[in-house]
Formats: sequence, C-alpha cells, structure tokens
Amino acid sequence: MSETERKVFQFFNEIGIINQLATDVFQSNMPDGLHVSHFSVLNHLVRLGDGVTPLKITNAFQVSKGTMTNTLSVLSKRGLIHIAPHETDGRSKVVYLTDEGRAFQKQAIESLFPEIQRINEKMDWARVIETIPELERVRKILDEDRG
Amino acid sequence: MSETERKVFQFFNEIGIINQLATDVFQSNMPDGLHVSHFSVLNHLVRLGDGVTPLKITNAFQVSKGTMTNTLSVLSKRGLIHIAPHETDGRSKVVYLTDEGRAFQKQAIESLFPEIQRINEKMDWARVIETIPELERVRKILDEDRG
DNA sequence: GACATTTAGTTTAACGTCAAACTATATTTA
DNA sequence: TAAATATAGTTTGACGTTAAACTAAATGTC
Repeated sequence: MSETERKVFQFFNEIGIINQLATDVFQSNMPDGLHVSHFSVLNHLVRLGDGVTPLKITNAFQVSKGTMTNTLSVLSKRGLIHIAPHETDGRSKVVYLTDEGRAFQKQAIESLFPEIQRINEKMDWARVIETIPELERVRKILDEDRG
Repeated sequence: MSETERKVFQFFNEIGIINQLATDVFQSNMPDGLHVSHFSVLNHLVRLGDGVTPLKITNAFQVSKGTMTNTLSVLSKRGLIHIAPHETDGRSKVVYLTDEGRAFQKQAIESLFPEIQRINEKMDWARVIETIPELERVRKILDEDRG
C-alpha cells in the first residue's frame, strides 16, 4: 500500500465519519417518524425543481426503485408531496411539492442553525468552507464515473 | 439563511453525496453477504487494536448496542472474529480478530487500489489529500461534541 | 397489426439499524 | 449483607434499503 493509497483511504474514511456524525445530528432534529432520507428528497425537489418522475429522483439518489416507492409514499401520506399521473405516459407519475413540503424543507434546514452557531467557538467555518470546491470536484468525478 | 449557513449546509451535503458514492463502490467490492459495516468493525479492530469489549466498539461507532450484537454475530459466524468471555466481568465479552479477519481487512482495502488507479486520470489525488487535515479537524470537533 | 422487448413503478423477502424492553451480572447504598 | 441501582449484552418490533420477481404500459420488430 503506497502512501497515496493510504491517504486516499484516509480521505474517504474521514468523509464517512463526518457524514455519520452530521447525519446523526440532522436525524435527531427530524420530527416524529421522518427520516433524513425523506428530507433529502424534499430538498432535492426544492433545489432542482419538482414536477419530476419518481425514476428521475431514483437515479439522482442512486437508490433502488423500491426504496423510492417507499420514500415517496411516506412523503405523500404526510402531505409533503403530491403524486399525479403522468400526462402522456401511463406507466409513469409526476411528483409535486406541496406548500407543506416546502415549509418543512425550509424549517428543517433552519433547525440546524442553532447547532451551527453552537459549534462556532470550536469550528472555523471559513476554513471548512474553503474545502468545498475540492469536495465538489471529487463529487462530480465520482458521480460521472458511476456505472 | 446567511451565506455562511448556506455554505456550511453545502459542505455537509457534498460530504453526504461523496460518502454515498464511495460507499456504493466499496460495497460492490464486498464479497457475498458482507456489508461495509462489517468491514468497518474489522478495520477498527486492526487499526486501534483488538481484545476490546463490544460496548467499546459500539461507542466508537455511535451505533446501538443491538446493532453491534448483530454485526459481531455475523463476523463471528464467518470466522472473522473470535468472541471470548471477559476475564473479570461476567456481563461482558472480549472481541479478537482471527487471522482470517485480518486477511479479509487487508484484502478489502487492496481491492480498492485498481479503482483508485482507474480514476487517476480524472482525479488529482494530491489536491484531494490536501483537504485531509481540515476534514480531520472537523471530524474531531464533531466527535468531541456529540452527547 | 401481432408479438417481443423495454420501461416505470410496486411488491416481497432479507437484512442493517434503531429504540425500548429484557436478562444477567456488578456496583452502590442503606 | 440485603436491596436498589447501574451496566453489558440480547431480543423484539418497526422501518429504511436492497435485489429480484412482478404488473402494466410503451416501444420496436417482423
């Protein structure tokens, strides 16, 4: 194992641990029976636009179709999205955010602000933010690379 | 939402996506019925030393005790670890790596090297590696911060 | 146009994970 | 030392996720 390989492995290891810790914090801010994965779908729809098919969301998240069926049905039961038949394709459906869904996404993000503030003393967010361009680069390459 | 808050949110979002993509690659390199989580425990034992109680591993991974019971039982059935009674505490146990467990951990890491090489053309690993110190800093702060 | 193939979404069985209840052993306290 | 409390690990029920089988509709091919 070369030094580079060791470091690359360490990079992904750090990413994994940070993700777990951050996800736990985020999850603990989720209400009742809602999961981070539910938020993620809402967030995706807000940021990239709704009126989109389940399959498109499935591909974006690189998740199985069955998972998305389940996630969307929870969101729908909660009234956070509305699922309509596709206008021209009888096999397909179209997913829309409801006002409640948009409100929930906004509120979920804002619920993290106190958390961010609280850690502010220890964490130099400016330096953290400086790593974003490199992380974006990595993310894009991995994303393009997946089969 | 301030610019900083937006960026912090973006940081964790990038981390999450990278983690998902990388985990998927890693998972697809796992044999038969083994999961990344199983590897992670083996990796932890190799790096930080075995001869440790299940509870200690549980705390390190910030995972429920039931989860660890399950993970360790799979690893044990596979012969990758050996679970012995604790010498002085009748409630407790001690987990040891077997030779097979060590070999598996080594092999799992090495199975990623071709993957790393393959992406080499697109990815400037040197720049990626430069982010590690900042990621370590973030990880340590989040880790200390958890309740 | 009929039949085969592809595509979108659902269902099912298995498994990882969690929280909470539970068992067994240690420790504390009275 | 007896009873209460705390601790280590297991079990249980619920749920997210997966792969694979399945249904229904669209597209391609002859």
